[in-house]
Amino acid sequence: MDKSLLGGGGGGGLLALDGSPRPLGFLNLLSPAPFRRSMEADDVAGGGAGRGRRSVEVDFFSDEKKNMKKSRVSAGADAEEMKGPAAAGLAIKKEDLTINLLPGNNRRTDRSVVVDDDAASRPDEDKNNRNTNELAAMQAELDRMNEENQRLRGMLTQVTSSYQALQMHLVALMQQRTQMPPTQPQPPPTHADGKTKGAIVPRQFLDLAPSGAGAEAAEEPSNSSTEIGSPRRSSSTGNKNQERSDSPDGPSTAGWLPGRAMGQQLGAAARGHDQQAQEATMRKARVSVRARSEAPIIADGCQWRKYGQKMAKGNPCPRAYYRCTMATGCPVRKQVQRCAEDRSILITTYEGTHNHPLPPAAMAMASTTSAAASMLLSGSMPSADGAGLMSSNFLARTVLPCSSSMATISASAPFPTVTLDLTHGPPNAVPLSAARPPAPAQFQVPLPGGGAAPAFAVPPQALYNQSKFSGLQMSSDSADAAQFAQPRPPIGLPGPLADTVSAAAAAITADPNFTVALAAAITSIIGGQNAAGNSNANNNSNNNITSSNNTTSNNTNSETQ
DNA sequence: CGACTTTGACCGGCGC
DNA sequence: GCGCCGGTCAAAGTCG
Repeated sequence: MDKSLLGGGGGGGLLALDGSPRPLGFLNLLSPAPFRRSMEADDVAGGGAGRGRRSVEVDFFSDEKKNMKKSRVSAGADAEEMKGPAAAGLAIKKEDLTINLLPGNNRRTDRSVVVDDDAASRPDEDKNNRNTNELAAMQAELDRMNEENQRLRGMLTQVTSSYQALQMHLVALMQQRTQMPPTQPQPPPTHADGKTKGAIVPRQFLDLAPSGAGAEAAEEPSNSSTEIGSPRRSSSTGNKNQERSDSPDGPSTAGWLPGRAMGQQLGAAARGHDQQAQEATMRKARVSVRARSEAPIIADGCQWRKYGQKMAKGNPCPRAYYRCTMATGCPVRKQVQRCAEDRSILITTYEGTHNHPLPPAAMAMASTTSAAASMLLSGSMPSADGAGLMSSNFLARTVLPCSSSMATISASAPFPTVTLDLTHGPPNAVPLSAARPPAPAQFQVPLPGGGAAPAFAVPPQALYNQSKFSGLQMSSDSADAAQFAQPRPPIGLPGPLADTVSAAAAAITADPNFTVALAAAITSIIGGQNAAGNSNANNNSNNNITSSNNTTSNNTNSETQ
């Protein structure tokens, strides 16, 4: 494992001085330029045993780390004490500081120093003192600016969060309208296809949606989606390990276990088989990411341990099984396999929800997958009629508004799967329908801006918020989750990455809905609503920004491959 | 020595 | 009931 590739995406001034919001960490799965590859083998099966063994992988987040280094260098000596994100804006903000401060406080301080110390007789000391004071003043102002920067970041985060929340709520409401059981007196809506079928399976997942309103409601389904599902694994041998590893769960899974108990007891007794079926489907929901990569595994920021490998039928390439080892008992697993038709395509399938906070780098992928899963579970479960397709399309647009990729929702039994095809764009892109094994029902969902954006870029913030409201992300330990989830922006993005980020930011801000929501939110905040507006989780998050920024560089999100 | 990979065996689900 | 298949386990081996 090339540890230089990992180890925490550096934080950074979230808001550039030009005011352009920058996505915080992000997933660039298409653009080949930012990829840092360390090649030793070219097969999923490749690579021998050994922990420290260097293996081939694609690090989608290496640029953040490179960026962090770069930013630190650019921060200069004055900012040596500033860590991580603070350094991002230093190079620029110092200019302002010099202008604002030196003519004022600093000079006055200098004079007083001169008088007090009788510096006229000691010009060298005077000079040193003056420099020291200037330095101190600049430092103080830097701190102040940094605070302001973080405050602005918090505001932006909240605005984005609100926007996403509203969007998801709208989705939920629309689905409730379109898929209301026939017993409801509400008249069936007539869509373009004019069809409304009564037996709507997807509705059972709607309580994933934010209709539950509130963090608790959002977390509840998440718990059930993982641990309620986990016992269902008991039918297989896998549960033996599951039970073992779950039992010693630490505090991070405190909110996790009750959900499991509920799944085992209430689920069977009170809620009946409907609930069980729902839980089963939720657990088995998978998100498959197809990325063009020569590396045998993608570095998604999590730690994975390989626990098995099998030759899958119909594919000459072996399928490798990994489980998340970032926390004991984390139920998340992933399968990695090369596409049979095009071996340059790496198919990574994620299943489950992390029960622990994630490092920023991992947030990107986790958010992406959980958002896709939530899209799947919150109503785009394929149905026989066209409504399912409509729903999928709408949800895909909602969840991945900036994606230029294709989201494929597969109803192939036994697992509902969302496939994010990130191979779209490169010359040798393989159409999903051709590349994937035939699925009984498969909908290709062209996402907005398909092919227009230079590279695929999913703003993790947006996705995280999506996932947060969908309840698939950060199932428990909301405090820690909030802290870790608080996006830590790259300090300064290297060229290609910055371009992609800019493209993503442009894509976001180009959304008129976002603009309106942003304007409204900022207006309300400026109008004195700040305190009230931060009354939610962001209240803590803002406080956490500082600490998390300072600790970002210490993250040891090493990828073990 | 601990953490990790490898790999054959095992188990349950599913279709015939 | 049988066999296939996907998924997982766990002992053995590897590596730093």
